[in-house]
Formats: sequence, C-alpha cells, structure tokens
Amino acid sequence: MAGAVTVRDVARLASVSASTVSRALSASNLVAPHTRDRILAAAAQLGYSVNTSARGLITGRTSNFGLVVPDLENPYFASVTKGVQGRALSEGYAVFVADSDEDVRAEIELVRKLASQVDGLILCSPRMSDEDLGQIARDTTMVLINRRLPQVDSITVDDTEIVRQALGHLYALGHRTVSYAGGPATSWSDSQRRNGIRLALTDLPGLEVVSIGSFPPVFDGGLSAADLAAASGATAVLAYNDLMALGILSRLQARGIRVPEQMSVVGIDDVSAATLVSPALTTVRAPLRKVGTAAVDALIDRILPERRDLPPEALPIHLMIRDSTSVPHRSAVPLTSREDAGLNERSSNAKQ
Amino acid sequence: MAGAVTVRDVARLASVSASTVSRALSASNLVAPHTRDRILAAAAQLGYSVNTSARGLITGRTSNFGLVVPDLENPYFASVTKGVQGRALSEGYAVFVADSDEDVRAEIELVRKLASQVDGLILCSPRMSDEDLGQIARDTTMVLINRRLPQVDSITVDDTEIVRQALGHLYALGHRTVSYAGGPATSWSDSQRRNGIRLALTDLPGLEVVSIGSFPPVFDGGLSAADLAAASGATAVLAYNDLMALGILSRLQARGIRVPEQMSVVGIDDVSAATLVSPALTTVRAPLRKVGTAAVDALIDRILPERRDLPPEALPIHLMIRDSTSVPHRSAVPLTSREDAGLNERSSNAKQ
DNA sequence: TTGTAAGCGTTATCAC
DNA sequence: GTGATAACGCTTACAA
Repeated sequence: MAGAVTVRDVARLASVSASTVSRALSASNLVAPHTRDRILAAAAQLGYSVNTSARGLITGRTSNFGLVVPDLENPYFASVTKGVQGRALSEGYAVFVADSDEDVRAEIELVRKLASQVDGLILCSPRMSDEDLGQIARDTTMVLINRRLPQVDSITVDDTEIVRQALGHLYALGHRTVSYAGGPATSWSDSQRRNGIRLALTDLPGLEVVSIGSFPPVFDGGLSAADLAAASGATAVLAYNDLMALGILSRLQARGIRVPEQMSVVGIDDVSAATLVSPALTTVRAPLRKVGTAAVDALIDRILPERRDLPPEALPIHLMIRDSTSVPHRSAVPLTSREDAGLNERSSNAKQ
Repeated sequence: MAGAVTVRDVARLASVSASTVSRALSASNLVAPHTRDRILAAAAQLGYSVNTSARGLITGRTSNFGLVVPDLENPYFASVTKGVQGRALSEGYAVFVADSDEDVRAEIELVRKLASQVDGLILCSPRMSDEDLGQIARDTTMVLINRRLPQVDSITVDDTEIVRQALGHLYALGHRTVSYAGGPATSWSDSQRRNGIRLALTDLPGLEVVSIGSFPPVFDGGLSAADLAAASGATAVLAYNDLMALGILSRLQARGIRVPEQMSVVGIDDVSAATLVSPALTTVRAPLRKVGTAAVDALIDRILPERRDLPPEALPIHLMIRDSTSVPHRSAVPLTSREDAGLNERSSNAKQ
C-alpha cells in the first residue's frame, strides 16, 4: 500500500547494490557502518518500506501470527488478546485476530484460512473436537490456550486449584451445599473444573456440589442458571466464569433473592468487568494477559530452531477472593466441628 | 506454514499447466468446467493452499486489513473490533488487530508498521493529532472511526444527538444542573460532545452543565470524576462513556451517595458491560458492531475502482434510556412551568 | 565489505 | 480454453 519505492531505488540513491541495501535493512552487521548510514538515510528520504510479500516469498516466513478466540466481546478473551498482541508486537510479529463466535465450524474455517499465511497460530479455548484439533496440529505450528493435546504446546491455568480455592473458600464460610453452573459442554476448561470439583470433594468432608447444567459462558447463561441454582437447595453457587456469575447476580436480585445474605456467588477469572459491579464479585483471579504473552513466548520458542518441545505450562493463579458476594452461611460451623444436620432447620426457624 | 505444495505440483497431478491451475483457483470461469473439477480435486488431494506472499507480490494486494484501537479491554472497542473482523472475513479479508494502549506514540508506530502490509487501515478513535493523521492519510488507504478529517472517509455516530437525548432526558426529569465528566482531551468524540452540550443548552432553558474535567475513558476515570461530580452541586452527571459512568456509580455508592435518589447517572454507548450491573445503567446506545461493519464497507468501497469518495457517514443512534440510574429530580417541575429556585430548599427541609 | 545472479510461487500477457 | 514465458521485489549463495 505504501509507496512503490523498491530496494533498487534506495540502492541507486545510495550508490550501492540492491543486495547491500537488503543487508543493511535486515539488521545485518555485514555492512560497513558508513555505507549502512548512507543507505538508511536514502531509505528514509525515499520513504522506503520493505515489501513483505516479496520478503516472505523468499524467506518463507511472514512475521505474522494468528489468534483465534471464541468471542472478542467476552472480556476474558479481550484480555488474552491484548496480552498476545502486545507481546507479539514487541517481538516483531503482527497478529491476525479472528473471532469464531463460539461456533465450531467457523472456528475450523478460520484456522485453516489463517494457517496458510502465518508463522504460527494461537488457539484460545478452541471448541472443536480433539480429532479436528489433532488433524490441524499435524501441519500447523501452534500453541493452545486452555486446552491440552499430546505433542502440542499449551498454556493453561490450574483449573483444579481454582476450583479447590473457590470451594475451599465457601466451605470455610460454612456452606455445605454448593451448586456449580457449568460452561459449554465442549469446553476443556469446564471438564477440568468438574474434575477439580471431584478432587476437592475428598478434602472437604460433608460438602455436596450440585451440577445444575451447562450454559453459554456469558451473562445470559448466568441468567438461565440462576433459577436452577435457587431451586437446587444450595446456599452458594460457583459459576464457570465471571460473566455467568454476573448474570446469576442479576437474576437473583431480580427475583428478590439477596446476595450474599441468602445466596453466595463466586465467579472465576477476575475479568475486568468483575470489579465494575457493586458489590464487587468474589472471584478467583487468572492471569489473563499473562496467558496471552506466555502463548506468544511458547510460539516463538517453537519457531526458533534452538529450543523445542516445551512441557505444557500451567500458569499459577492468584488468590483473589473478595468478600462481597460471598459470606458465611447462616448455619456456619467451625471447620473443626463435624456436620450437624439439625443446624439448618434450627437457624431457619429462629426469628431474627 | 502449510505444505510446500505449489501450483506446479497441482498442475502436474491434473495434467495441466501452472497457469491453468492459477486460473481455476482464482475463481475465474475462464476454465473448462471439466478441467476445473480435475484441478480442484488435485489441489484438495495434495492439500494445496496458495502462497499469499507470492500472490501478493504479483498482484500488489494482500487481502488483509489493519485495525488500530486504543484499548482492546475497553468493551466499546471490543465490539467495534468484532464488527470489523466479522465483516472483513465475510468479504475475504483477514484483519491485523493492534492495540495502542491509549498511547499516541505507539499508535503512530503501529499504523506505520501495519500500513505497509495491508490493503487498507481502519483507525478507531485515533488519539494522534490532525497533523500526524493527515500525513499518514496522504499515502495510506484508510477509514476513520469516531474522527473526521477532510478527504478521509469516516464513520461516526451523531454525538450531538447523543448529548441532546441524554440531556433532554435528564431535563425532562427535572434536573437543572448537570455535570459532564469528559473523556480524553485528545478525543474527537469528546470535543464533539462538548459542542453538543453547547447546542443542547439553547433548547433547554434554565439548564446548566458543569464540566468537571477530562478523564481516562475507563472505570478508573469514573472513580476520579465521581467526587468532583458530587461536589459540583449538580443533581445528575453525564459521563463521556459507560465505563466512566460505572466508575462514577461505584465511587458514589462507596461514599454513601445513593443513585439514583441523590444523584442520577447517565452513560453513553450502551456497551455490553452496561447491563451487567444492577441496577442497569441508563445510557444512550450507539450501534457498536455496526460501526465496525460500516468501516469495512467504506474501506472496500475505497479500494474498489468503481465507487469513491463517499461522504462521511454518521450512523444513527438508538434511544436506549433505562430508568434505573436516572430518576426525576426531587425538585422536578413540569416542563411547561418555569424554574422555581425555592423548590430545592423546601424539599430538602421536608423530613421524609 | 560489496556486487552479481539466481530464484522464491504466483499471476498477467500474449500466443496458440 | 490452455500453455509458455516474463515479471513482481526481495534475499542469499557465491564470487570478487
């Protein structure tokens, strides 16, 4: 799009050959400082900028990455995208961003389309099947986020630990029946979290977790989940992510169910929107931008000839629990005492 | 990145020449249906995908667009990006997305970097000066969003109308002193809105609008603005955008100032986060995704040889006022009666 | 340290 | 309707 200035033009003005111009511009120090300066000046004067198509044709590299996310309007993916974009740029890569709109077909299509014009691909929370993913992985340099697949580098957060902390928090507050509002059935993170729930249960005697279903991982999904949570008999609800938690908050309030007095709500991720509400959402923070930057680093490691086959990386999470939408259950008992089934009824009979 | 399969390989397998393969793949109907099918089959069998660098080198076009936004984590820009990305894709373009982090230097850098490898650029709410912008516009095919510049296509919303509706709404509710929490001083939209305020004042006798400053167009900016709004003597506050409005909401609540009873709050844009809070934010909706799709359409119009030099386009806004964070002022008077300065004191003296 | 020359994979031009 | 051939702008042996 820029000017039709070529290396030959610069070469002519600087009284050198085209190859010397090329060398001077490729950050090579194979050129005499004096000549180099002259070339750079000529290039600047002419407003030269390299034709990336021509360079890519001969080098076989594009200096571009592709990123595919399920939904840019989901603040989770917006943050990851910001992380990816920032790091890629500082490493000299531009980033194609594609939004699959949570659609598996579109996702596969986008990946195929982008794969042919980038040096590497980052797939964030891909919804496609392991088979499709594996097939693509065969001839594509890529890094996964929130998904694991043999032979493929991936960045994940410790979902088991997230769930353990969320449930441990509620347990410590005296909650013994907690409902879980799950994310998309095709979401790897959701299955990880359900596993995490199973593991956590062994450490938390007397705790019961009721799954109330799978929902779209957004605000509206939370709206749907809220009524089921209210009917589940649970005193607290853990949502697949913050957006759902906010939807649950909204619906519960609309129904006159007070949070946190009557129902505690805990989200996951600590997306930017979690602090936009009052009271602020209790949530377990995941390092969203860092997930993005780590993915870029892993991708570059894959491309460079030196390092290879990094082990899958799980980023640590932060304890980021806010006591605003979660409080001690009214039947709260010290952690050391055993469960007393009678407590619930008694306290609910007591006026004030 | 894909296989090293070239047109020659496909040509050999289909027993035709490379040129014919090229024609068959370029959606040309200059090739016999029978031959075409054979070629397509061969291409599929070999897993051929065109080398975009080689194509770009000869055609001079990349089929790529660039989009530069100030902040991907701002839901406003996330929505616009989603709109751009979706439309571009369906028109056969991939999109480089770049985030300037609200930094003018970075913005200029990004634009220069992307300009050389795309067919056109979309600059959303650019923060750079008119001079810098004009210089870039000279040798760049581009479309602006939320900014006007002579000779450059641009997509904007009707800021004057937005402000008129927001202030008209508050005025109808009886508010006579409204504070305005402005956006970045370098924001064209903000200056448009300040103009809009001046215009609106002539239609709303007795209305006073107090500017309380310029703030970062995000939640934290609203936090800063809230105290000034509270001290301004106004009974309502209009924020530059929804994120700031949410910040104002949060800070007012933290200070024990009840919304909307003691202070009405109105935002602008109706970003997705506006409905995440309870009560839902009163706001004037802008068609965010449509802004993005319209920008792509304008860009394509610029590129295609046929149409050219479209007049700047201003997208209509929607009346989307929610009566949750804005209510009648306690000194509300019918629109037909004139101002009565005594009302305020009387009502504030009345107990209950 | 610099120049010469070849060639990357594709499409456009021009024959046939 | 199809095939040769040249050319796009650049990088990289290889030579000097």
